[in-house]
Amino acid sequence: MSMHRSPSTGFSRSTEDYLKAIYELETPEAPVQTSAIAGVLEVAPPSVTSMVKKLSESGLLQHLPYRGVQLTPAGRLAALRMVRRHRILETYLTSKLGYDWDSVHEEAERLEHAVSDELIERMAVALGYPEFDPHGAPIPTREGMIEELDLLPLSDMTVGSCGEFRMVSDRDPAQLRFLATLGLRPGTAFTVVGRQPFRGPVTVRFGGPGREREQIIGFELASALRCAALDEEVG
Amino acid sequence: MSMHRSPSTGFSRSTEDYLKAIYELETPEAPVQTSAIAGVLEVAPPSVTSMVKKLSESGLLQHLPYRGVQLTPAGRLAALRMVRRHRILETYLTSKLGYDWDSVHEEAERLEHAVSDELIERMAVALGYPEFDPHGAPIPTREGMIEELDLLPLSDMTVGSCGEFRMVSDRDPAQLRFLATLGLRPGTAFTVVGRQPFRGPVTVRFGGPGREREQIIGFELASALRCAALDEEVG
DNA sequence: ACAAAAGTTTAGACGCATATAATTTCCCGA
DNA sequence: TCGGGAAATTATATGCGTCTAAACTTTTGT
Repeated sequence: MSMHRSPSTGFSRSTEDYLKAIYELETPEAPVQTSAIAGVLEVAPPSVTSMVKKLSESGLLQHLPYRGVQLTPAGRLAALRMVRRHRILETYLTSKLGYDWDSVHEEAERLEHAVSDELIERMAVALGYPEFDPHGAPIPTREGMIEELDLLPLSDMTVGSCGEFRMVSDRDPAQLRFLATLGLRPGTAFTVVGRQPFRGPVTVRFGGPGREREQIIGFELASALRCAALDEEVG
Repeated sequence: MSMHRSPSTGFSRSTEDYLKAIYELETPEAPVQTSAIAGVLEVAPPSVTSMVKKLSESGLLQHLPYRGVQLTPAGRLAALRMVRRHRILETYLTSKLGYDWDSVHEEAERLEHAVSDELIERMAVALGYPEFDPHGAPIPTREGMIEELDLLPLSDMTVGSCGEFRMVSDRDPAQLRFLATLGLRPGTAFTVVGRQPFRGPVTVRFGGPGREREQIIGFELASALRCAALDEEVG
């Protein structure tokens, strides 16, 4: 008897974690490697192998031994339901309970396994069906549809181009706090005014009229900032 | 590595469940029996015995073999923190997210293991530090202080006496829905106008001026309604 | 006062998710 | 094409919380 299963999905907490991690590691190119999953979930590789075996037997993912795994449609749907929960929770905590954007990830990471679909939908209603979370990530619909954004890292943008900062990972609180001190939030428009080679820093100009300013951003941080390219500034 | 522990308390989900269950079963008279805990938690009696052994080794409760268990001060404090979480959650879900009072228990039962102390305090602030949950149960303070109410079952009140319905268990959704259809909610004042012997029904008069009415309430339900006795109606 | 009934504990096992150590497979460079 | 290194898998074990079956107390009824 017993065994703690999540409401709505009916999967164990671990299963939910694996599916979400695999979803977030997926690329169109290659299957997701065992070691990558182990890294994200902070478990040993053999633990991943054994969970992967179970999940593939449940039809949630396809295991190509020694190559990696891919989500099946069923697995991807389950993963997207977890992503929806996570992002709605982050949005709710930020908008309704005064959390800062750097502290919601951890709280949502725990709550996503405990909330019912009903609670998530009530939160979504209270928020007016938000489309993006506080970090700019799109929120999947209840049906598992997600808007695929075509964004590129700030570090890849050419000097002179204009763009808008749209999204950043929710996983690094220190990084998020730093962005907050810079005044960079999703929606901030900027112009790339400089960029050093060899993974060097990027310089951007941004800020509302009057308080416009230039900011130097290190390569690592610039790679983490996902941006939409806007039309070139007309010289 | 691993093992899912709750934030803030640092106890496992099961430990939290046991402590809360034992707290709610405690009486000044006798220790809490193994079978009572097994009943509430829906586990087999031997499972209780083995958990009880662990918890008493951790100093959370005292085990009197074949007699039962009692919470130690540390165990009671931990239990009261869970009770606080549960009741704040129920109040928040009802007040801020439109839940009915019959459906919050189940949701809170899961969430209480996942929320951080910070989230609970933010909810408490948003609610204005409520003193009672939607079912009339007092909410312990952060420090584990709880207001001991001196209430008696409606089934024990004498004919002719006046009282105020104050509290009912949150565990039976059907019972709660029925009370809602009767218009009986915590705070409702009434007069006992009749009572049958041999665990028979109780008749009460209640309702605001104009819509006052009499209602027959079966013994079982009447036993569940905790009431404060008011002064006798002056004849 | 004692035997049956009721309740509790011990004994032994399982499922889940994890771990470490040893083995196997894959891939790439010489 | 073959050997070495990186990665994955198998084999085996552990901790937690649960279970059933059997043995043991305590309570109860006559």
